[in-house]
Amino acid sequence: MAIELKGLTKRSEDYSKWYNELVVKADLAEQADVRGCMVIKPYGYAIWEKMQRVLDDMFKETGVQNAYFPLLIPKSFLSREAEHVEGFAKECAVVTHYRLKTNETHDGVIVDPEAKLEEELIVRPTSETIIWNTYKNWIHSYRDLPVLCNQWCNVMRWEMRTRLFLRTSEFLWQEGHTAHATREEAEARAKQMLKVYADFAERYMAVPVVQGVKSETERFAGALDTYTIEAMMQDGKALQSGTSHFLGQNFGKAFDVQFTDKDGKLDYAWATSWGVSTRLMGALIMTHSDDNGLVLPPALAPIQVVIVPIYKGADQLEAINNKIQPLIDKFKAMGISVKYDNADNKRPGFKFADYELKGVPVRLVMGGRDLENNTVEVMRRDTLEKETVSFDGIETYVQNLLDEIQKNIFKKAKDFRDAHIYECDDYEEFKQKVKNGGFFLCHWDGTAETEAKIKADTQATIRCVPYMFEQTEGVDMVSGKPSKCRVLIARSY
RNA sequence: CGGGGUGUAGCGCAGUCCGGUUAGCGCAUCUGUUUUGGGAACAGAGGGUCCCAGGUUCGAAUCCUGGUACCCCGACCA
Repeated sequence: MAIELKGLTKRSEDYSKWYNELVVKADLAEQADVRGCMVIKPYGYAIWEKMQRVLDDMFKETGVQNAYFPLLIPKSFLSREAEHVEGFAKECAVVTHYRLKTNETHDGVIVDPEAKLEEELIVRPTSETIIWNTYKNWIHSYRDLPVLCNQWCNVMRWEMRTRLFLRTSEFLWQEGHTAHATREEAEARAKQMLKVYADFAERYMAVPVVQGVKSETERFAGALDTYTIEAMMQDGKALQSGTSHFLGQNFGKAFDVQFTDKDGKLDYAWATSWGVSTRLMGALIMTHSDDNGLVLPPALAPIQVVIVPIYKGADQLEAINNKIQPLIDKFKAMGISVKYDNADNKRPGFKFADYELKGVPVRLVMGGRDLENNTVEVMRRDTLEKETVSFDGIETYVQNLLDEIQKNIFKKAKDFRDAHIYECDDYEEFKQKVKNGGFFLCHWDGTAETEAKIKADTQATIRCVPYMFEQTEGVDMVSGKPSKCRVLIARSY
């Protein structure tokens, strides 16, 4: 059928299918031929690159420097921290040999059994162990502290079931690892980096997030505290979008990172780690997109403005080209990324649909009518509203419109989220409502048993103890025991 | 690891039950002409180890045996 490449499954019909189609059709990524892995296509990668650039600057403003540590981790490193290995052991890829050889029939290769490694190497699922093994050599005195490193890299977690951007066997991320002389300093750093993530999500991605701290069961393996930002997708499910961990002295002790403090006493270094991944791409897609495709925030869109000419014959095309060229130069001088698509192998209607699918925030159209009237048609992606405006001063108009779109999609996402946050004190009511998505603020007695019961009954989990709401004491809706505060409960990705 | 399903052109599929001309359709691709204010039309062309191995048969995409890969639903997870 000709419909095959047209249109998109409606969001409301099948959210998962819609998401998958969107990722593929908008040219962001596709399933790789390798199990559970993903190919990020140039358009998708351009968005990721822009995210990286902004985040990197934000990190550097807090004193963090980039570094790089090895991909392969000796197996013994992972066993140093008991909780940590328990958390990751089930999903590690293991390197056992270092050589191949041709098989007996000379039509393929086999693993050379002679080339077995004495100690297996683990493809990093996260780098705490190898980094703290290195920090042992870097840190001897309080004068060596703090150490503030970040690395941009790939990691591998052998997940059973994968989804483009949200969960893939290999993913790209940044992981920051800091070492400090005091508990207070490390805790402050963990909170500070969460704040950076929240700022980034809200100001650049236009994704509103709930900041909070994880319950013990949801904590990172080996952490004393895990701070998180949780975003709400359009199906009402939560997406954990970034985490920052206060690791205490667990890794300092496991890797024997000791330093001499001001008083000449030996102490173990205090640690934090924090990361965001290409999962943020999933958050971006699922927060703003609609039935026509992607909606990108202007702050991260690789193409902010697309210009499409409509013409009859070569003469008219040339007239439009001449009219548009100075505008392109103006946009470039203003730092606005613009694409002029005058390719003649696609018709205007196709281009309109295609750039909408790809989420380009603003589209300008110039045709014969506009040439005559000195006007241009402006379409904004977030509302799909069209307007014909004067060509004179269009660059300022567009710049204001980009700002307006950035604000508008954030407001839209925030209004949606706030409309789906419920306070709930009745477990039966909760069980009914939570199926349809949304964030639930409920009293919790603080026990893992209650948490497990909620998960078993509803598949929903405690996302965090949120910071942003005023807290009062109350009664746990499941156990009836006293509760110090409300926690955020939701079904999640 | 438990339950279900699928492997046929770049992609999506029909054909398999009931074996039989040269394996077919849509999309995409290429060529040509006309088109261009919301996903163009017509004409023509190219493209296949029918997942792999073995078996049954005059004859296998189709039946049998074994293998393998991937997808979906659970458990796990950023």
